[in-house]
Amino acid sequence: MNVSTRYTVALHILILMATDKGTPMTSEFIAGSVNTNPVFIRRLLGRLKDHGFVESQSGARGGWLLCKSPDAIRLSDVRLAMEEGSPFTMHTQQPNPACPVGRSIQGVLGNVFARAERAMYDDLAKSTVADLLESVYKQNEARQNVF
Amino acid sequence: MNVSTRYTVALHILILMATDKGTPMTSEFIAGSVNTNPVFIRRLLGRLKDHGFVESQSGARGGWLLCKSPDAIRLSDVRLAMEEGSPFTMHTQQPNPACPVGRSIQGVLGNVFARAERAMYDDLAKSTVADLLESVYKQNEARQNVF
DNA sequence: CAATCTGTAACCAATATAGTTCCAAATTAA
DNA sequence: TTAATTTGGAACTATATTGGTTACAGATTG
Repeated sequence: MNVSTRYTVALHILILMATDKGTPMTSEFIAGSVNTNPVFIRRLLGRLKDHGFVESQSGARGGWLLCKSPDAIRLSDVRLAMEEGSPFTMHTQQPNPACPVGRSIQGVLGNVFARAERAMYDDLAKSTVADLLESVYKQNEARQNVF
Repeated sequence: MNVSTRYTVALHILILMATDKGTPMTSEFIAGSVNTNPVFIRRLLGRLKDHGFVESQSGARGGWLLCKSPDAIRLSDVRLAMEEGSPFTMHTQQPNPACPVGRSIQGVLGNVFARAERAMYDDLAKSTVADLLESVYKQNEARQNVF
């Protein structure tokens, strides 16, 4: 368990909910598709709710509903909401300020890393949950043609 | 300690070694700049050695030497050598194959994630260790002008 | 009122990171 | 030859994160 799967599972959840916008979807049902437990799913749904992607409905016949149109949810937005953090991590200890390199490296790397991370986000911003759902449909069609 | 600092420290090491290509540099000295212990540094140097970036010399007056020109070491190459893995992680458990979404999602996300990761690598490939060293020099000059 | 579902707390097992101590082997220099 | 230095790596530890699990209060439905 080195890196979080939150982002992946959050996208899984959103794609699922994009298939059926009518009735509330329960965390139990979603957990069945993701193959995990409902509490983990509810934790992620809570984050998605905080960021306005979904809303919840308590009680019997309750569950979760999508608040936004799937084609209005960019993958970069979801990544931000999940707070996965940067793919780059600075030193655990502050480098030696008495060394010319140690003194400046975090500033220098910070710039380079920020640019690379932005390149990644810009790419993620090109796709939406609606695009993913369409790809899922296409993959299933292709599969049917084989079997 | 959620994510490894290997890549950051590896770049720190390479910048340091790019400042002085003559005499071998010890893991002890490098650890002093990074502000950590020599064993951790040697572990990273071992990986850099495996990938042909540096070579080692045992015994007294020994240490480490850079094998490549700093302007021939792209940041993407270093990232690959450190095996940090993808910023994206798939489900821990295989999603439910009986669900149309669960059945296809890893294929779909795999494509999207690969493209985003490539965008990040392409950006990292634009900079070399020589570029970083130059930025370090510039930052130090700017600092001197202030104080 | 019973059943269902959210929302969250509490606890746990597994894993990764990196800090630390230690020592054999290689190399240099005296 | 001997002492000092340095790599290379094993072994152990503290800490943090992840996600699996149980439990339960509160809201809602019928």
